[in-house]
Amino acid sequence: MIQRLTEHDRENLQESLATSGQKVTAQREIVFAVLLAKRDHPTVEDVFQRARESMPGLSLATVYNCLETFVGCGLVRQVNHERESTRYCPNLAPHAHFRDEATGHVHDIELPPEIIQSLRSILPAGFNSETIEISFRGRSQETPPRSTSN
Amino acid sequence: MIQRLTEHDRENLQESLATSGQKVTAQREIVFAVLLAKRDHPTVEDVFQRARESMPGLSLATVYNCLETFVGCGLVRQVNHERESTRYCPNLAPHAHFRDEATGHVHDIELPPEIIQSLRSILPAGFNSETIEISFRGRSQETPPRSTSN
DNA sequence: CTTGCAAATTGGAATCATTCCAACTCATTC
DNA sequence: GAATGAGTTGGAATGATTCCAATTTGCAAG
Repeated sequence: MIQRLTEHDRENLQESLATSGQKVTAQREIVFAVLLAKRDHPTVEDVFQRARESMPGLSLATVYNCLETFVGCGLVRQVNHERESTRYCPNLAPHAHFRDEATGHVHDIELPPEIIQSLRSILPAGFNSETIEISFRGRSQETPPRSTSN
Repeated sequence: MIQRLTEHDRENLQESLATSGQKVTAQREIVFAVLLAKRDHPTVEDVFQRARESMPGLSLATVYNCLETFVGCGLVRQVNHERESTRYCPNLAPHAHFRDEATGHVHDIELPPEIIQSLRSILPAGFNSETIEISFRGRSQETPPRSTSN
């Protein structure tokens, strides 16, 4: 399952990396492509396995490095649930996460701006938040509404 | 710094444990007392250190066990931020957490019921959430408004 | 072209929180 | 006062992540 980036995605990658003074490498391309190909919030190990199909020599350390780099330049978000392995998600739109306890799957939940606003408003004076993370835990009745969700 | 539970707290402990068929032990009393004494969201290690002042023989494994037990019977909540050590909090009222990036301190933020409602309402049909976790990350200007907050 | 350099990659070792486990303690019941 | 079972203990095991020293790579300058 070889992954190739679209023009657009490759440019996005290139630019984001450039702004923090970093370059596109074969490894980064593949790791990024893996994230875009199946937006199921893979763990590092998942990404590693998938990326290896296209680049057998790729090392786990590099996957860690790439993902850290991407997070650093805002290309992807980290998703943590309890103390489980960190998962990665290339959806940059503001959204919450729903973790299905039955399957372990993580779904993105769109976050209306007014909710974000009202959340910000409950912070007492003097508290400045850069990030808000919202995660639901429970069961979803049906199979994921959109399997390749964002 | 020996900790002793108030009548009320001890009863609370006793009852909560009883409902899941468990007993009050010296270790559990102390661990619980430590949590109530300073509600600063201590890590297991923190609790371990503090509890040892009252009970030098206490083992780390037991602290893990006690805290797990408490979480299981709803006496305390776990608080996770990123992949840092799990912290524990005896505040049962619905609340969010604010993690000060400068100090590492965690503050409770009261959660108005209507916010919880509106959050629940953004879940698509078929998603049933038992738990919602909200965490802010940022900086708080001043020293904690209420240092022994809950 | 070569040379040199800095950034990136690599594999393996190290770390750290947490879990597991088998032995031991203790209170209670028969 | 022996048996039972929950709770405790210390140490070993686990698993995700980080660290590190040794290459490799991509380029830029000569």
